[in-house]
Amino acid sequence: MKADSNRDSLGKIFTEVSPVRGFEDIAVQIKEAILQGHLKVGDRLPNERELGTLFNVSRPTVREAIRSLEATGIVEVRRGVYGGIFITEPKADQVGKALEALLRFRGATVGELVEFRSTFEAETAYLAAKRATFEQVETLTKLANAVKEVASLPEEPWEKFIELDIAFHEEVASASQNQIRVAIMMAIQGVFHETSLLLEKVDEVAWRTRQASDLIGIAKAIKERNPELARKRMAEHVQRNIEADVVKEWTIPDQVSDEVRDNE
Amino acid sequence: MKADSNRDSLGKIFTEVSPVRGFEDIAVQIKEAILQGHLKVGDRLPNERELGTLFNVSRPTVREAIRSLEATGIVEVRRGVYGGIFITEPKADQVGKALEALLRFRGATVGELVEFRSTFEAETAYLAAKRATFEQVETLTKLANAVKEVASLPEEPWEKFIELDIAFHEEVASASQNQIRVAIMMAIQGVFHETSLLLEKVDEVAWRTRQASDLIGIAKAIKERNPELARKRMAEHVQRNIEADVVKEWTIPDQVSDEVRDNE
DNA sequence: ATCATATAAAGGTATTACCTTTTATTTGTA
DNA sequence: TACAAATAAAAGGTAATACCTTTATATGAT
Repeated sequence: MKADSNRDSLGKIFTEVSPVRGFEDIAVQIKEAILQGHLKVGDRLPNERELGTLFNVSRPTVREAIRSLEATGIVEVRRGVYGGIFITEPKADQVGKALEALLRFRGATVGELVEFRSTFEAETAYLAAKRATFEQVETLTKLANAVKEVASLPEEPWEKFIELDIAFHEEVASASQNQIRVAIMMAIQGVFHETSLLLEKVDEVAWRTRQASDLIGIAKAIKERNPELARKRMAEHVQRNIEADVVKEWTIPDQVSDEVRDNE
Repeated sequence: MKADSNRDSLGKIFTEVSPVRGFEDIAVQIKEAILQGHLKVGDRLPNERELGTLFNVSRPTVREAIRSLEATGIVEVRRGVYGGIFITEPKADQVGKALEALLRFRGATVGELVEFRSTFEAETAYLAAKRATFEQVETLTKLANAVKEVASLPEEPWEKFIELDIAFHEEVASASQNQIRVAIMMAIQGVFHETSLLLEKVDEVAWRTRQASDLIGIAKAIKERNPELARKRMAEHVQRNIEADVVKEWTIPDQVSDEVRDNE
């Protein structure tokens, strides 16, 4: 207790040690191990008791570290025999969650989201037209046609329609050959998916048909390697959601409801 | 607690409960409480022991829930008297973290990031020129001038320069009056901040001066309410980072992927 | 063969005790 | 009186241990 007196004299020599909690240290070490390539996606870590021995800490401490990694989407925990702690592939989902929380707090509106989306997707389509592989062009065409089919069937649930629509947009992002765009697109879709409930006209065949023909037009532009046209059409497509006043005045809702994970 | 031994006989009556772990349940409840407005930023939760009593679980379980929330950036934990668990303001930092992890694993390159940034920021500048408030225009001008000053002083640390640069770009996003853009900008800055270390020329006065005049030009375009010009200048500004080959060839440190361990 | 039961590995939770950090408050001395 | 040092108390951090629950596989009975 008294030795603190010479802290001043040593103050310049030693660097202040931040009080790192044990579980944090463990979490960091595991993260590093992943980034260094010592652990790769799908690998299973030793069980909690062994980890405790390895790091020389108690099991609760190990578990806290795991919880932390789990919340970040770095590992996944499965119970039962052949269960354990597995390294997971980071999902864009995580970005979406974080983004969503941020948006909520900052009071972003759907209007703002649509606005961003329109230019973002337009540019993405532009790049896709320039870089899409043959396979991607084909996939896009198929998806667009699938959307058209569903569109003409009023009895088809809107979920199916939305699902295909999302797939199409993500494929466009993929075709842009830019992983950042893919990530952001997925994140946005995550937020948007909730808001799809707000689309008033998703059940109207006329509206659906219009959307479908939009997608077909975009797919064609990409196929013809016409970037400018692809951009224009995509912009119009997304923009239509504003003009048509399809999106209700709406601030991001106060309920996430992502807990029901057993289903879907 | 629990221990209903007659569960077997009741098995057909009650609906299967999805195996929700206790700590998850708690985490969700706390999240909900926040979203419902029952808890707001800055509030302090009861201490761990009390929470245990409230939820009727043990302290370790409570702690796991807290770790989970902490990792998501929802709460913050402080030790000592007057310490405790506090609701935190969601930071864009979290989005950046998630984005960064995603980029790492998807093998995104800095080039891709710059590519996205160039169009994203250009459009943001376009909107800023249309919507910036008077105060924002003023702030932008001040920031640009500050950058110019620092630029001419070689002895100024590069951190200072970068810091001002970041502030400028975030102010532009802010002026676009779109919270989504602000969020994404902050996230990107987070990732970019790390990579700033890769800027080879940040110490060169010539390069710094060039950057500074770029910003001044952008600020002017916004002040003159010339969206097209603002977009053009911002695009050139960001693009310059590619052309000038300032960013070294650099793939986000991907795993070594030494596939020695074939299987087990 | 088919269905049911047992087994074992691994995570989930509960208890309890004690350590560490942190800051307000008290105490003591110049 | 004023400032510095010791103290106390609140709250999180860690340890140790026992037992419960989940679940894939194996085993056995019909």
